[in-house]
Amino acid sequence: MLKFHNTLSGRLEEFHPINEGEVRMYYCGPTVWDYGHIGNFRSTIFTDILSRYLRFKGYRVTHVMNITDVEDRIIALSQKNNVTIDEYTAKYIDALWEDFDALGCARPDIVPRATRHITEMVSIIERLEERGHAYRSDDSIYYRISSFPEYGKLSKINFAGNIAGASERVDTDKYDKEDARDFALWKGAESPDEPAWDTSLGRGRPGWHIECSAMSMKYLGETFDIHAGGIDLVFPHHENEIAQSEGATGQPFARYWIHFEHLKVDGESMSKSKGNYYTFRDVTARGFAPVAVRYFLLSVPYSKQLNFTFDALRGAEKTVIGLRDFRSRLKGARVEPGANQRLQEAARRALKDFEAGLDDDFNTSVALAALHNLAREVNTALDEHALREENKRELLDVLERINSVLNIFDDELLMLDDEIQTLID
RNA sequence: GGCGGCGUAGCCAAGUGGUAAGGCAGAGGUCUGCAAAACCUUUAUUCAUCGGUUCGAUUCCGAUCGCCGCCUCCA
Repeated sequence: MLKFHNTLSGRLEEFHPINEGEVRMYYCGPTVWDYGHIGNFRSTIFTDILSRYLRFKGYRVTHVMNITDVEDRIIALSQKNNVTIDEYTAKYIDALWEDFDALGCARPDIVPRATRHITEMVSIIERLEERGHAYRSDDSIYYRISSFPEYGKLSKINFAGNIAGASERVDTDKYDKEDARDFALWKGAESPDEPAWDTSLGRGRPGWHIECSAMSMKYLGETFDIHAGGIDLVFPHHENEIAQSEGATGQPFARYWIHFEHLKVDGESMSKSKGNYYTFRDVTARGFAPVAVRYFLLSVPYSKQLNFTFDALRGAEKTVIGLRDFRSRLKGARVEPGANQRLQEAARRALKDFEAGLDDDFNTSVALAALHNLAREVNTALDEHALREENKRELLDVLERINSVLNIFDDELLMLDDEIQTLID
């Protein structure tokens, strides 16, 4: 039975989808203003694992990942480069798919772009206005948080307590809002040269949070199963999504919320100013195989912070090579008919342990330990010529099952460069 | 200031009220013509520090130190 930590309840919960055998999940995807960094891809990879594992468990999965292709940074950068926002983001969207492929992440089933869903956003904002959750100020529209008593139920944020010390860091509002917590649903255009849409709400562009409410509900329905994203999105982004979505529909929004912990680098937070900020491309440019990055990023459960070091990445690369060698050796093994009972048991135990690990809040560390233990047992058997035909067939099948979730065995994933080839030779 | 998480061998780390998974690196060995690979053995009497609870704590409680996160449209 799959259990995982639901941010909404704050507890480990058994997973039961709304519709038997079917899962609808949404992942807050990238903002395409730059190449993705290794921290971004930890979330992406865990989302990939999540949807793959649900399929492994027999669910039919609809996996939606949005692309945020309009927000302040993108606008600023496109203006600086004197291109439209679509022209600016095209490069990074192409790069995103290249990175997805290299990292072995399956393309989500549906990948909506914010700029293509303005109509849906406008529609939700109008519903919010009708229900008294939104108000206009100048040419913009804001969400009235006081109208949604459950605000804060996801992040459990204590507004009374944290205003005092944090207030000095909060920018003075440049808009007229009824309450400092209120957030923009629609930003009225301030100048003729900024990207804007002419809509029934006036000329302007959507707030960040409304994008995800609109795109998730369009493709998954007003209530769906899982909403995933980085831990930093809990507040305010996901809290606001709930307020918008439930405010507009009167229905529960996502039932399970899963949040991915961040990556550290050399024990510290990753930031450009510290010089420890790496895009996925920076890492592969140093000669590391993409699959090594994938393995490293998934080797520690999503609920824990992971410390990235190049030493550890080197270790991960050797590990993956070892696992691939093991599988090749198994594939190429000459075997005689029959079955070795001990190996049958090993195969079944490995699959069972693998599944038990992932069932327990997606504990990939435990799941990988099961794989390594199997590799050791089977390698021993190969040394002893104890493997039989039935075992080989079953073991390859088990590896295939495991790989359907981890996706670390596919040959094309390991792009060998000279340095690594030397290491192997 | 409010709230939360973490600190386990050289490195990345899982984990539990009953005596420390897994991987990388290191050491010794088996195999081999020599290697490589694989396998075997070995590597934390100990889980940041100091107290407390307990028959027993790394695991619970408190304090201290260090690190990370949210309260800022940062995965």
